[in-house]
Amino acid sequence: MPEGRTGQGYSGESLLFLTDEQLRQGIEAMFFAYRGFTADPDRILAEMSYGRAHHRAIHFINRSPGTTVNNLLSILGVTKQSLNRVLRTLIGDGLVISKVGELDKRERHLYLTDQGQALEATLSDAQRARMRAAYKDAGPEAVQGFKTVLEAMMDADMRRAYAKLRD
Amino acid sequence: MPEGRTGQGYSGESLLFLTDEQLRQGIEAMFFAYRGFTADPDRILAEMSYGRAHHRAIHFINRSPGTTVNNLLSILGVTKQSLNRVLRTLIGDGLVISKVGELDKRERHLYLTDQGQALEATLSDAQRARMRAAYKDAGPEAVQGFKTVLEAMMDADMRRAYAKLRD
DNA sequence: TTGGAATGTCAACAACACTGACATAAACTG
DNA sequence: CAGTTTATGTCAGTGTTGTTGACATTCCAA
Repeated sequence: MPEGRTGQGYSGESLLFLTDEQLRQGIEAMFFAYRGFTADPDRILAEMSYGRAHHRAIHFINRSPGTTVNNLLSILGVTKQSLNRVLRTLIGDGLVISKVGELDKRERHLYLTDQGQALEATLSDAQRARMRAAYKDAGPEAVQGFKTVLEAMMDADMRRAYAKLRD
Repeated sequence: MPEGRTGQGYSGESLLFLTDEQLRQGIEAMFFAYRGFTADPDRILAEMSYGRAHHRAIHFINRSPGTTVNNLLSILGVTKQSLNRVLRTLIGDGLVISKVGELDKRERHLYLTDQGQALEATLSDAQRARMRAAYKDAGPEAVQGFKTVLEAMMDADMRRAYAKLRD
């Protein structure tokens, strides 16, 4: 951590961390870290002509089996056309199954097949391995701070979706 | 690999924060937070038919005026053809100028024009405002942890690029 | 000086986001 | 029951951003 407010008199952490320079560093850290965050799954997905969109769908279907298309839509924050293209290929390839709702037959409930779960595990393992290494490097207190800042960076609706997933 | 260590007794933070569930929460936090992170600039860029790639180029040219295409390439981690398309439009629109290198005439050194700097400021202001709010919410210790984890999440070459920018 | 390496440009293509329009079926409302 | 809303899926078109391939220019070293 270089300068901060060097030479201007140190007023304690409560102010120091809000300089534009500090903010810019945070921005660049997010940019690079997100590349690292997606690098491993991206490599795996590229080999099977899937993309990040497929990964996201698979992740959240695994997370909430039986979720509806609409629900998934609001979590992913994409258009239904975009999601539909992805789901169509996943269903066609036998990774996801779509069941007509029993209560409401308009709804489609989404589940991973065994094959889908296998891919999910492969992708998750790669991503978790990196996350675990980063957590281990950084230590528990840093991890707590990491999560706190990330949550503060979300929009209200994302924060709601994020919280909901932890029920 | 679902649960991790759930229900096996609490052994203190030193172990607890590495459960699969904790890692998954971190993964999802990154996903949502990155959406928030890019949301404000994306909104501005959409109005002028630019995208995130333009933003990134502008950001790093502003950060290191006179940088070469090759240098920018290694920071952004895309192909030169991809970057070139973006640079072409930015140069065509008068936001960036490209000067042939004096020592090595193969190189092109990139600079923002006044107009380019104006857009950079607009985009940065939006992004910094969100960052500042998040930092303020989370507090200084959290910010320190945030940066530590992000850096640990990068690949070695990204970490090098990130460190270089802070010289 | 000649051949290879480095740097950058142009063209074509694929992935994935978007909008808009429309179809279908089921649920809800009066 | 008729009309409206909701949930989903599809088709067509467009834009950004990534890719590979081919090529021009410049530098440098044998």
